[in-house]
Amino acid sequence: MLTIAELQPLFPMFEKELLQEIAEKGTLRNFEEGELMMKTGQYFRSTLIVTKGLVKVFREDDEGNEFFMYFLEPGQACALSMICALKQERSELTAKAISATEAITIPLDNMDRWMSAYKGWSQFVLGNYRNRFEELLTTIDHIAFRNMDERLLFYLRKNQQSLKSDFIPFTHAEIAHELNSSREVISRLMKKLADKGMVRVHRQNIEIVNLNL
Amino acid sequence: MLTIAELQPLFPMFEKELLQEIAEKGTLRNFEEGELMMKTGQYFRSTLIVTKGLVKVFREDDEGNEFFMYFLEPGQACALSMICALKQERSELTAKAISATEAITIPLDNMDRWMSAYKGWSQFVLGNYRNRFEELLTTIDHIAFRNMDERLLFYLRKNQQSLKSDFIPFTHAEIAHELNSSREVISRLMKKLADKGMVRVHRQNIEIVNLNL
DNA sequence: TTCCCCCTGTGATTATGGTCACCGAAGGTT
DNA sequence: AACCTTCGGTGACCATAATCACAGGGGGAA
Repeated sequence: MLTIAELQPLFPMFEKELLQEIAEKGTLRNFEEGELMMKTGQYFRSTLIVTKGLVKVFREDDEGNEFFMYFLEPGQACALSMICALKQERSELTAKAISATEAITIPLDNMDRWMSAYKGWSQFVLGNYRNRFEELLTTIDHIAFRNMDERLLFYLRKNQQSLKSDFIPFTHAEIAHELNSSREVISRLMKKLADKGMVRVHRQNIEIVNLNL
Repeated sequence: MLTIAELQPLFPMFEKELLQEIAEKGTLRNFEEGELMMKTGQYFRSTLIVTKGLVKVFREDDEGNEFFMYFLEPGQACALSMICALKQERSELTAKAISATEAITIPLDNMDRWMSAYKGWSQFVLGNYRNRFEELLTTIDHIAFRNMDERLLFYLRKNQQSLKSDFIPFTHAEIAHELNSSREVISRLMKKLADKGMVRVHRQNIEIVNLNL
């Protein structure tokens, strides 16, 4: 059950009436670690706002290649879900819960009214858009202008920050997949980083020592 | 001077009062062919909505590399300018008028109020966001998953469509720059396309014959 | 006409990263 | 203990595209 007291700290900029409406009309949904929250091609019937846990968002192509784009942390919404919901279009992204995740789903018929009724809501939506947009721009910078070694470093930093942990619990093969590269390449680059003392390579995970050497 | 009669056909979904406000508070600005409308690092004091002409939007990195992302056509707004304006932040994009272009500038202090006052406006803003977002996703697809030859084809199609012309008035070097590649590569790929009968290569421009062979 | 700059074409070389083949080690299962 | 699967390490090779070097042609300027 949703209470205003719980929502308040996550969304301090929301009006009291808005929090009230969210509590009434939103539904809590739980996703297990590793569960897919959204799949390419799926239609939305509601908007998703993450309240607990951590989500990774990917772009996928037709041949099963995938590509890590950004994290969604508590307090953030899937920008696409908001607008797809409005237009009843299909998802172009895949979202995966990487830890146990809790999210509020909000039926889309409220969105329109909230946009004009609550300044807090329209700022939230626009702010989310802006942030996702900027992350996409950063992603483009990396794949357009940077080599794999720099991209791997960036990936490790991002994960360290969002996971709030110096242990990145993914295999070389998984990391390779998320960067649209291959295991061998990641393995070699990882060794270079280990030689510089930036990471320690373990089985099933990477330990980050210091990425700024 | 702005009149409602002129604005109406470009923005059929806007309320009469909104059109009235745009006519009162917006200012027309003209840009010559080739003029930079927006530069990385610049601050916005207003939102730009293109009314005539054609604009190319690029991403730039620190070393002067640039990267074509999408076109802005009449009736479209620079998504970033809208939100940067709101937050008083700086541009992360470069926009160049590629033909004589006319745009309405709207002082940013109206935006907030319009978002809640006019459904037409908030839908316009969100719709623009959505479209730019999708174009960015397409861009990411191409640089992440496709080779230069496919990217060149896509580039030619896009330009043909937006320029509404079978003559793409750019040199190989310019195209290379926009795709973050090099002249020689484009030159060779262009020759391949010519061999297949898809294009004819001229000095200073490319003639598109049929890109679907 | 001559000169020169810009645009294009092309071969040779190089670098980055993807692919293939294979190995060995960790760790769970029977 | 024997086996198997998964993960990581590594050398050889290949493909794509970036870089280098240089040649030739068009077209404007003097």
